[in-house]
Amino acid sequence: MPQLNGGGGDDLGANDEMISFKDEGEPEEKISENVSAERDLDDVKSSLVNESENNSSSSDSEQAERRPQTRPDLESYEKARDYFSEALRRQQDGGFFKSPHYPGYPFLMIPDLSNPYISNGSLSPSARTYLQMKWPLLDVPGSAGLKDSRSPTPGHLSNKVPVVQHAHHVHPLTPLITYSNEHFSPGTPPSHLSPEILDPKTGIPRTPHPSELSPYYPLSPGAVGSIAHPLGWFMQQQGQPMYSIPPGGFRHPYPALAMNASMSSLVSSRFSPHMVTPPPHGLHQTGIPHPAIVSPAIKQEPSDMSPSMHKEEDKRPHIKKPLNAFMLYMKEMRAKVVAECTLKESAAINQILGRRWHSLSREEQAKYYELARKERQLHSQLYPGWSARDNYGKRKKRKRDNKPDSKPEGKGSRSIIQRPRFSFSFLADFSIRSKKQCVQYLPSEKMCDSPASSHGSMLDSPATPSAALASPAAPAATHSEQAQPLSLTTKPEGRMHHHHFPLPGSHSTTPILSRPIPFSSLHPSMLSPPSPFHQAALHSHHALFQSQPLSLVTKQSD
DNA sequence: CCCCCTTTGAAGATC
DNA sequence: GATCTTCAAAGGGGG
Repeated sequence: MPQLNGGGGDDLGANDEMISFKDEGEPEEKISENVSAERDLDDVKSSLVNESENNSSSSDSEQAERRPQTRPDLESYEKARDYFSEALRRQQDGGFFKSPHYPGYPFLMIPDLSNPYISNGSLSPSARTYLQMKWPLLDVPGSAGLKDSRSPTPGHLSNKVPVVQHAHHVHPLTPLITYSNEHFSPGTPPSHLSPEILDPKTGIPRTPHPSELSPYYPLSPGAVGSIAHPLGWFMQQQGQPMYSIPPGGFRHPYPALAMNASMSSLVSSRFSPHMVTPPPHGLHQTGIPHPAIVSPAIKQEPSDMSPSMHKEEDKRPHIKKPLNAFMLYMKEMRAKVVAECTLKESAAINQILGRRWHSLSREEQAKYYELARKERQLHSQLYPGWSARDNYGKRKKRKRDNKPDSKPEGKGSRSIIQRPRFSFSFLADFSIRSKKQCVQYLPSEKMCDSPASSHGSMLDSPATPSAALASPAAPAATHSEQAQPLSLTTKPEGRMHHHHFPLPGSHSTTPILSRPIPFSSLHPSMLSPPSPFHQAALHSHHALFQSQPLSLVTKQSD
């Protein structure tokens, strides 16, 4: 196939990426181990989240209902999807703290209901039809038990999975799917798409080989059944009918439940009509806007474009960037985290997610990297001419780099961050001048984010060949390469105060770096007082791989 | 109402 | 080639 990366799936690079997130066994970890601290945090959290705890009884359900309803269809739909995923995960995992297996993804493979890349929320009538599907099953029995005992409202956890009631018109899975072979580019059918992708007879788009498509999107009939499923790892891990739906739970066999030939056929029969329909501009063939497409309504900054440009812009749908591995992870896990904690602020949640991300094993991360890679591939096929630059300036002004004062960090404004005005700043009590402000949220995380989960995964952490395989191998020589985790090793460089390992040249893939130190042995939480060695290891390890925390550290001066 | 915050990663832009 | 910047998601908070 005309792939850029040959789809080897080897360009992922979770290698250096995964680092044990914690640095120098600081307070953060300690806090997590400290029960009393936990309580304090809990208090903080309560205040933070206010009613959540108090209204625990309603919070869960509230979340479920509130969210979906508070936003436009699409968005609510997406949220619902998250919940749905979570619910599923729970159902299948039977445990919260299991390492995330990416459970939600299989759902992604639903025939396109809507496009994940779309955000304008404009659903076509046909789309709405599908969206009406309900999700009865999520209230998984047994899910109740999986919750961590510390959960404020264990009993509600299962309910949390509001999924079920997400917006009436919005299908929960919608966003996950699609990208089908819609060709959004006006007048420019994805030349990349191989002929096989389209059904010669019907002209209906067929799903390309699994290796080419993002798991998020529908796979062609039989593709999954006869070919090694791209998410085979996932399927195998589940080892059980994760899709098994409670009898009577579903009225329709949900496609995602069993992405197999039968399902596909079902899908095609059900959805074909729409698929064949010539997609309106910017709309998916299903009539649903492609997920990556956002309504032109998006504010256009009166930047410096000529009127003509504006025109063009206006008529051109906004194609969103493909999600990266972390974003995919976030989407999947956010609901869970939110459910676990009472925190609602995304900023806080994201911090937790960031930590969790780092706590993932290589394999686990690799899954997401792989997914992201496919995502990008598919995206590039769907929107051959699209460039990330196209979206520049569409987000209004991005928070400008931090003030001049913290110039030293220089590198990416991203890390510098943390301005005082952050709403959670009051939490500073816990980490005044703390190296990492994120510590502020750790408490909650610890509470919700069972370290066990991360630890567990870390323990398993790889070092095994399989892991290596799973991990992104040498990336193709494209700039995506830089994105590879390995390349990340260079990032921290600037911020590092010192490191014990030689920095890998951007090109040198020092094994040491790719497989730093067993996380299990490094994870701070596992070392009460980190031994000098561990500290050193952690430090260097962290320094080498972690940009965020480090930057935060340096930022402390602020 | 809009932007910020927060996270990591990808990719374009700049030096 | 190394850095820097922007944008992806998300949703509460603040101006």
